[in-house]
Amino acid sequence: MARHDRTRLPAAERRRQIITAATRLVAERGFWGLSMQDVAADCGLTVPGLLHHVGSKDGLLIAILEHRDAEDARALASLLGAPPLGVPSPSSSPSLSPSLSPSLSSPSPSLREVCAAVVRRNASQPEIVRLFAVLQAESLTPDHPAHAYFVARQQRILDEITALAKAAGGPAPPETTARRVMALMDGVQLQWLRSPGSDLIQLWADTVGDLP
Amino acid sequence: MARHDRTRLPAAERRRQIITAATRLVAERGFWGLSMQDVAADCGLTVPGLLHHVGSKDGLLIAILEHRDAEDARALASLLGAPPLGVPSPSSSPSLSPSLSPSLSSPSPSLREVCAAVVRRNASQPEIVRLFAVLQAESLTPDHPAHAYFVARQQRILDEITALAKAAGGPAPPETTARRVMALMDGVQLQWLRSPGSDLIQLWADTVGDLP
DNA sequence: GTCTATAGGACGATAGAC
DNA sequence: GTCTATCGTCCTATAGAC
Repeated sequence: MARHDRTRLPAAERRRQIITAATRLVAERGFWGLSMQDVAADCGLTVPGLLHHVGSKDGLLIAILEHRDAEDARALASLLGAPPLGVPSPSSSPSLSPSLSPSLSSPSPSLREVCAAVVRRNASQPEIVRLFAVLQAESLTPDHPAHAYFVARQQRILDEITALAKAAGGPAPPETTARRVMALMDGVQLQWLRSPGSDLIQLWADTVGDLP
Repeated sequence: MARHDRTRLPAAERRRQIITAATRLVAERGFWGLSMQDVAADCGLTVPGLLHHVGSKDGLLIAILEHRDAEDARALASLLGAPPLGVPSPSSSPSLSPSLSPSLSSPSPSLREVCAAVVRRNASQPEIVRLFAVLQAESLTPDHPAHAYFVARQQRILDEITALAKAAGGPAPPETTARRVMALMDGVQLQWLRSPGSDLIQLWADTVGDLP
C-alpha cells in the first residue's frame, strides 16, 4: 500500500487516532471538561478538521463509547475462548464486561473466573477504567449525553452477572449477588485508581472474599 | 433584627445561599462543568458579586467541601449521640462519614449500626451523595483542585472503618473489611442514583450481606 | 481530508464606582 | 455588598477555498 502524507491520513486511521486521544482526555477531564481544541491539537489537526470526522462534540463521545463496545466484544472472545494461553486480547469493559451469551462451545466459566479475568484485564488499562469511572458519575444527570447509555449498561451488566450467579448457585438470590459483585467491582476500582502503586488484582482478591 | 433589602444580604447568609446553589450545580455538572455565571444567576447576583464572596472558582469548591465537612461533624454528633429518638440531625458524609473518635461517652455502636445510620441519612439527601460521587471520580486526576482532598478522605474513611471492624472482630482482617465496606457503599450508591425510584436502605440491606 | 476565516458566545477574573 | 464595564481567553460550530 502506498504511504500518505503526514497531514492527510485515511479516514479510518484518523478516526482511530482521534478516539485514542479523546479517550485519554475524557478520562482526565470528563465530557464537560473536554475541549475539542485539545483533541484536535493532540491529533495535529485544526478544530474544523476534527469536526469533519466526528460531526460534533456529542458525536465524538458517541464514537468513543461505540469504539469501547466494539473492543469489549473482541475482548470477550479471547477472554472466554482461551483462558490459559491467551491470544493477545486487546481490551475489556471495566465494570463487568461485554455480552456474556448464555452458552458457548467451551464450558462456561464460573462467576469467580469471569471476575478474575475482567480484573486482570482492567489492571492493565487504568486509563480505560478511569474513563468509565468518570463518565459513569458524570452521566448520573439525565441531561448528560451518555446518560441513557450508562443506564442501559448497568442493566445489561446486572443481567449478565445474574445469569452467571444463577449458574454458580450460591446461597443468596442471583440478583443480589449480581448487585454485590458490581458494587464491589466499581468500588474497588475507585480505591485502586486513587492509590498510586496499588495492585488491582491483589486488591480484588483480598477484598472480594468468597464468591459463589 | 432589622431586615435587609432583597439585594444586599449579610455575608454569612449570602455565603450559605451560594454554597447551597453551587452544591446542586456541581452535583449536576461536576467542577469542570460548573459555570460561575450559573451560580451567580441562581443567587440573584452578577459574577463579580459572587466572586466577592468566594474569591475564585477554586475558592468556591473549597467552600463547598469545607461546608460539607462541618455539616458532617454536626451529623456525627446526633448520629451517634441519640440513635433511637434522633435530634433533627442535618447531614452526613455519603461514603463513610466523619471522624469517628475511638471512644465516646455512649457505648460505641457496631460497624453494622454505623453503616445503617449512614445509609439512612444518605437516602434522604441524594443530591449530596451525587455531589461526592461526581467529585470523587472527577478528582482522580492529580490536577483536579479537589484531588488531595479526596485522597485524604479515602484514607481517613478507611482508617475509621478499620477501627470499627477491629472492635467488631469478624473473620477477615479489619483492613480488608474496611475496603470491602467502603467499596460496597460507593458501588451501591452509584446503582441507587442510576435507578430512579429505588430505595437505598432496601438496596443496602439486600446487597451487603453479613457484616461483622 | 484539511485548511483559513470567522461567527457568536461563554468563560473566569479585575478595576473601580457607588 | 453589589454593580457596570471590560479584558483576554477559550469555546463549538459553519462557510467555503484548496
